[in-house]
Amino acid sequence: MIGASPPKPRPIVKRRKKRRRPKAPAQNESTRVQILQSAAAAFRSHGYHGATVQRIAAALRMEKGNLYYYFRNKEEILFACHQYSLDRLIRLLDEISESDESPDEKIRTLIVALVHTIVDELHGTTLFTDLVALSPAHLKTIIGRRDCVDRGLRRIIADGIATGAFGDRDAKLLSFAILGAVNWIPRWFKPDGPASSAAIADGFASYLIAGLRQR
Amino acid sequence: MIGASPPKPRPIVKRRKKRRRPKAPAQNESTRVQILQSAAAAFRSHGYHGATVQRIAAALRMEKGNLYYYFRNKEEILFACHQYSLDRLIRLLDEISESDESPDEKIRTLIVALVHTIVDELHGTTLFTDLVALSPAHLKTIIGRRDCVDRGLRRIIADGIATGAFGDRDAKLLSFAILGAVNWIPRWFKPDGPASSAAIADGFASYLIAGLRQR
DNA sequence: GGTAAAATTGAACGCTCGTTCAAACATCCC
DNA sequence: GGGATGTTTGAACGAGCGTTCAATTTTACC
Repeated sequence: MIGASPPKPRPIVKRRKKRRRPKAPAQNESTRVQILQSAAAAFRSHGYHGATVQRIAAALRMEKGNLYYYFRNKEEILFACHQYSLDRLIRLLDEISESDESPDEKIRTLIVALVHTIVDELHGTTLFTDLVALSPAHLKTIIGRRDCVDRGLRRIIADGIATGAFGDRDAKLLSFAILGAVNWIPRWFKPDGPASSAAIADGFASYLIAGLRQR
Repeated sequence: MIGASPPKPRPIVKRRKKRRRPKAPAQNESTRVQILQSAAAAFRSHGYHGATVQRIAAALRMEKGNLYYYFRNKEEILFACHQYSLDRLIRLLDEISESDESPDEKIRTLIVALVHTIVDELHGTTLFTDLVALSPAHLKTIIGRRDCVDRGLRRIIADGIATGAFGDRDAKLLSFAILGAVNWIPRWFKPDGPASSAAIADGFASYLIAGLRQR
């Protein structure tokens, strides 16, 4: 209950054949992902506490008890949702950082990819839900990785400012504005609405980059 | 339970002295607002379902039962929070719309006021929490008024596009981007952090307007 | 086809939280 | 000071939800 799990004292003898992993055998990985998708959708529209495990399971035509075969508890599902989307985001950011595009192009690539991730992947992922619902240890992990994304975007902007491509402004503030505009999308986006994710990505990128450029 | 409250049949005789209002006597109005502020803060950080009435009351050193003297139930508190902030927003928007500033200046005034409202008023108000938690009737009301704000901003942008002050883009998309950037602030803003609300307001306004201008 | 492992079910438990309400306390006015 | 009205308390109820688990069904492999 306090901090990280202490190293367990080795069991004395008793090791036979394969060691039984405490949880998570070679479960059907696709089912795990399906659960994450259903959970993300539920979290997004009802909030973490408003989304019942019953509802998450029902969307997959499961009984709720079955979720506990794949995850230890509800909080772990939330954590896994965050990890899933952060994995993708950070991978994306790395690719872009290492490329030799101009800051201008980098930002465009990033925004377009971000919008697609948010709209087409895990229904806006769980970027939205309350971080507070996470356990202290999980919270620390997620905040760390999220900061990593923040700093990545900030660095690209700072580069643009340094090379004179962008006006001299507060890179931190600008990155928050961009992330806000993008992260807000799930709030108004309707899958069957008029705007396609491609159109949104393009429109957002153009607008958000235009504001960065030096006048 | 269905739709709006039907007109009640007048009571036949029986009217003595003052008519007893069904709820909401001349209660202490400031207590009501205090409850809204506490609730808004709790909703923002824990989500609607995660925020307990116990916690909302405790922050005001009250017992939870007492809240039910001021509000019928938890959902009504959420509704009142939304109403409170929408009142302010819509009043603001009306003033700005009627003024004879240029679209450019209008947007700046609006963004600055928005940021201040979000940061300094009801802790980011309840713009954040799940609308789904509202009852159907309340939901309809709030969505209607929120659309009103959306359209107000959109109209100002459209004016700017029409007069050539802004580039020719999708006003709807742009307004979503602006509202997203602004509404996202409560997610990262730390009251005791380095950035003052004034600095944020100014920085955001400059950036978000720069992107609108025609190149 | 039989058996071991994987996956799923359904019922049950316990706890938390929203809500109610009668009683107690505070305030104000004649 | 006393009654009426406004406000607060504290205890209790009941429903819903997360979680557990033994039993059952499905899948995979020899």
